[in-house]
This record gives sequence, C-alpha cells and structure tokens, in this order.
Amino acid sequence: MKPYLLQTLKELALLGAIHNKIELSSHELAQQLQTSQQTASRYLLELDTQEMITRELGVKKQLIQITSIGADALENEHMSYKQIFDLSSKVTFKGKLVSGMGEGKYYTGQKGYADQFEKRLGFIAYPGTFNVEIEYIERNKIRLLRNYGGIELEEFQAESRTFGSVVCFKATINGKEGAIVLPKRSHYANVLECISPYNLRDTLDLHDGDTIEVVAYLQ
Amino acid sequence: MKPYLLQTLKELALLGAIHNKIELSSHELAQQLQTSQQTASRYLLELDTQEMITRELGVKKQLIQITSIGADALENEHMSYKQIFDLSSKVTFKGKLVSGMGEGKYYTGQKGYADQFEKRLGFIAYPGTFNVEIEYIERNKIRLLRNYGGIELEEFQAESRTFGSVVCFKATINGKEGAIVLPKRSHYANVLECISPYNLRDTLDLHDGDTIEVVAYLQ
DNA sequence: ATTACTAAGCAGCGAGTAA
DNA sequence: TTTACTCGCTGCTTAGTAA
Repeated sequence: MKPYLLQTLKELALLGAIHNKIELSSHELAQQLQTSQQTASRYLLELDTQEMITRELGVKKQLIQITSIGADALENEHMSYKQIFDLSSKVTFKGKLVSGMGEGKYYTGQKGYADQFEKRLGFIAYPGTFNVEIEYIERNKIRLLRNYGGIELEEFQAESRTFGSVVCFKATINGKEGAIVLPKRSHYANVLECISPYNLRDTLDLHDGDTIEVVAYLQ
Repeated sequence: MKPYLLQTLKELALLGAIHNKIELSSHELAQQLQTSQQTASRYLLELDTQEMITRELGVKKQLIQITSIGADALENEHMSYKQIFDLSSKVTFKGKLVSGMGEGKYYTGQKGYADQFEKRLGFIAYPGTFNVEIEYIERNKIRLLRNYGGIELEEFQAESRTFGSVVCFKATINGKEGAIVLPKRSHYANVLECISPYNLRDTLDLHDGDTIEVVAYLQ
C-alpha cells in the first residue's frame, strides 16, 4: 500500500470515518493533508478503487466511510506501532525451518542443560533443537534480545569439557510453547535454536523450508 | 514529514533502532522497503539531514540509531493510531477562544440547567459558557460525539417558555475539568460551548483568539 | 459550490557507476 | 563489498477547466 494512501486513510479515521460516514469535500481533505484539491480527489478515487472507502457523492458534499478492508490496513499499522512502543516486551521473528547437524540433540541431551531447562523454563525439552533460519535483516533483533538479558543458564563441566553458558528467552514457535537458546558468547547468528516440550516437527507437521514465526517474550 | 520517510523510520524502529544502534546496509533496507538500494540510501540521507537518525558510516557497515526527534515523530504517529483504535473513548478538538453574545450566561443562569449540571456532571458551573470555535473540518467529530450518546439533560419550562434538552460530554479544556454542552436538536455548529466549575478565562489567563484544546470523554 | 478530467511540469526513482 | 553521485525517465502533482 502506498504510504500516502495510508496517511490519507489515517486522517479520515481521525475524523471519525471508521465508525460513521463523514462529510468531507476534497478541498477540505486537501487542507488537512497540505496538498491540492486535485490530489486529494485523486487519493479518494484511489482509496475507492482499492475498496478501502465507500463514497456517496452528492452535488454539494460527499459522505465517506472506511470499509473493513481499509480498517484492516489501519489496524495493521497500529500493530506495528504497538510493537515499537507498547509491546517492546515481545519480538517477532520470521524464518524458515532448517535441519541442524544433529548437534542439537547432543547438547539438549546433556543433563547439565536439561536440568536447567526444566528448572528455569518450566518444561522438559524434547531432545534436539528446532532450527529457524531467520531473514538476514532480522539479526538486529537478536541484538535487541541480548540487550534485554533473558534467562541465563550456567556453564557446567561434563565429559571432561566445558559446556558454555547460554541465554534463553521464552517464546512461541508457530504458537506452540518453547524457548530460544542463544550461546552467551558469539554474537551473530542467522539461525535461532529453539527448544520445546513438544516435538514441533511432528506436532505442527512441519518440514524443512516451511515458514516459521517465532515470538520471543522478554523478561 | 513525507509519508515515505515516516514509513522508513517505522521499519528502522521495528528492527530495534529506537533503543539500539542497528547494523543495516542500504541494500538490506531497500529489500525491507521493497525499493532500490539507491532510494533506500537517499531515504537514510534525508532522515539524517532532518536529524531523525544518526549514522556511523563504516567501510562495510553502517550503524543507525533513531534520535529523539525521530522517536517523537513515531510517538506522534502512534498517538494517532491510539486515538483511532484504543481511545475511541476520547475525542480531541482544536480551536480558538471566541466570545459569545452573552446568551451563555442567560442559559447557564437558569436553575433548570444549573441543577442538572450539578447533579449529572458533578460540579457547579461557573456562569456563562466558554466558546471554542473549532476548525471547520472537525465538525465531523461533533457528529461522532452525538453518535456516542453522552449525558442528556431534560428540557424544562421557565419564564413561560421551554428550554430544550441538551447533551453534555465530560471534557477537559486545556486540561481543566469541564464539559461540552450541545443542543439536542440542531446538528451542526462550529462552536463548542463549554462549561466548567472554574472561570476558565481567568484561571488559564486566556483571551479571544487563543488556541484551545478540548478533549471530550465518551460516557 | 462541488468532483475530477487533461496536460504540463516537476519530484522521485533507479540504472550506471565512482570512490 | 559498501555509500551515494549523476542523469534520464517515469509517475505524481497541480493549474486550468468542464460538468
């Protein structure tokens, strides 16, 4: 959707066009948007074509109301701003399911981690990790997560080596309960390693390449 | 502010650029915005010029952070959406203080109205009305108010005539407690008649032509 | 008064490219 | 790889105006 049409729709909504028909000439809208009458008229025509508004054209006035399609577009925009300001306690990732190389099973199989998962996250993790390759641009969001802290699991010794400290975030994976596990050190990664009490691949019937939404909850 | 710059700022914020520096090339931003690298680069330059973002240009990456000016612009946009969706229990008017022709004092002086103000609004109205001439376009918001109902005061007889029914909305006038009074019949008006327990002109030191913000609270 | 067409002008876009 | 310049072209904007 073109940015200027969204702005126009927003102005209409602010004037009450979501719940009511409002009486508004293209000239008045133009003043509100700081543009010309012709441009405002064109915007209304475009919004009408896209079925985001309905109009009743009279000889001296037109009645405008935002349709459900238009309201959805605004609602969507509202969600973005909510995410920015209100729900900074929530970070959403989009990515694709990929296969690891089996190391997930090796690590989650370690009693040192498994016990801490149960104690700190409140569930017994299904063996193995569920790996989501996130879009490259979203790696910034991982930095965001790290800044917020998260649930830190202690390092431990086993099999005559050290298993490093990891940071966890409670999360949902396509809606299912789970957590994201990030190594404490090593900063960038384009794969989110997730654990869950469920076998996510089977429960959600997922395969490599499927689109996954991971929502991390902060604190 | 140009709509496309606001959209760009929003995307940056969604990637976490409000609280942190984020690492983002113009090419990546272009993908996010579905445009070309050149255009994304230009957007960043424009935002930089307007001091909405700061940049640290490295040879292989740039670090971007939204400034307080940029955050304000987003916050402002957020408020608009809040007004549309969350606080549809609140309607904001902007206008200028104007003088009535003294009829306000005549009406508010009527015991029939004064008693109902006290009983239904919870305050003893200072004699006279405080008249705010709203911008023409905002008359649609009055219709919005009427649709929500409001506090209806009964008509009564006095001085061998009928004083008609009016609809009130609790409101703040430049932050001060008060109410908007609309005649039950007669649909359009470009002047909001406000009452308050205070002498608003004196208390707020206001004069004709001053800008007034009236916030009406629904039910 | 309106809405909205046509036409001309101009802002913004992106290919090519330099640093 | 980057960022960001120039420049031609496209598409948006608006003056003029019809209905």
